[in-house]
Amino acid sequence: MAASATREKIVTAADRLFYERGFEYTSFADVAAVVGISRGNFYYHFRTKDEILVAVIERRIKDRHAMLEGWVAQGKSPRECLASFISILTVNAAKIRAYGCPVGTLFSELSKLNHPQEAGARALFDLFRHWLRQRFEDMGHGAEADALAMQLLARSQGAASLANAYPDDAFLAREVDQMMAWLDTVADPATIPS
Amino acid sequence: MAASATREKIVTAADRLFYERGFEYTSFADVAAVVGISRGNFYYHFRTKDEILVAVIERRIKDRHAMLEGWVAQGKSPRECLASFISILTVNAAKIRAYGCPVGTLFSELSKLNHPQEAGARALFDLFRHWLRQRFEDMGHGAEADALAMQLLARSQGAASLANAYPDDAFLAREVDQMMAWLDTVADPATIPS
DNA sequence: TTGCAATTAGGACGCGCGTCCTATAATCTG
DNA sequence: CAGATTATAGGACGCGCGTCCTAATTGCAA
Repeated sequence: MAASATREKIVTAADRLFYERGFEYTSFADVAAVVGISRGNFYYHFRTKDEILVAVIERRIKDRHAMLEGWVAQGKSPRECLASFISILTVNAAKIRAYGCPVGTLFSELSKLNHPQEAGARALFDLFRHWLRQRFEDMGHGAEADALAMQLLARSQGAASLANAYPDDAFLAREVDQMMAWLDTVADPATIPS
Repeated sequence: MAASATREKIVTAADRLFYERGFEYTSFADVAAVVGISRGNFYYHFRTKDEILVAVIERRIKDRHAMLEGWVAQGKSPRECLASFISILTVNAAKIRAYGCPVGTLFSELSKLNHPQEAGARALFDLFRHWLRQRFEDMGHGAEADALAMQLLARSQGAASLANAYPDDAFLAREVDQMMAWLDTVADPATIPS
């Protein structure tokens, strides 16, 4: 098999396992077993565990970037974009209840480990932060756009954390509704005619 | 030295290390080194790592319970109690920026590990949740008291997560201000005369 | 088809972990 | 002071980890 294809399969499996079990608790052998290759072959593609982590973070950044920019490319308004962002909590509700937020839990773990790739995990946060800020700017919130982005980010992180602790159907839905209502209050009618 | 005193020192050290480095990443030897005892002695007091975890969770529950009920015993009003809760983020700002929330990060880690003591960590959340709910009930929010408690809990979790990712002085302060303002809007003037 | 590079397999290594054991030292009891 | 209990020390164990190596197999190019 082509090297790149095997690499992709490894990254896909590691991405899932790092999310479900955490980085430190996922071993080389675990990933290799899921992919169905030997550890020796694994070593041919990734020489250290950190290399896999870097690849997984890159993958996540690429995926999320495509998702976010896809909404913009579809012609969604800033407000619709923000609503789509909030809806992530609804779309991925089952996984979030089971494993938390892929961004937040990864950062939290790497932060505790004082891992060099903490910066990579922060870059994932940055991706969302900057994209959100841009939407708020496009809505006319020049000065406070970044603060609004942080506020929304914090709120989704909190909702994901509590949903993980209390896997209860109603809670996440309620938080989403409240965030949507909050979005109404910050939407500037002057720049959003509809 | 009396057995109970050594035990307490071990729990204190483990509590700190579990917070700063995480449970899985803290070894027996790490804790023993901090306390200044041998691993053999350690084993005399705690036979498994899980036993220490149980003791640490018990300690945290006891501490937090004393803090929360202390505010009530001091004669604080429900609203003042809630404000004190929010102020935890300010009082512990430095640690939160460095290590996140001790409750949330512990739960997140144990959840990923599928650790039996995930339930213990959830009990820590429950302590806050039920205490907060009681304050909201005392403020006259009978039906929606639990939802308000969850909302406030989620918001502090989110603020702690983002403060950890972006150790920036201003952000946490802003979130605290907003939570305090939110507290004003839910405070029922009918039952809170002042 | 032959030969070289790319890919895979699987075992070896050293280390740190949680756990367990036994011998010694300290403390308490009568 | 003698003896029993409590507390401490430190080493031994088996295991799984990340890492590394070498040999076999596959696939492509001349």
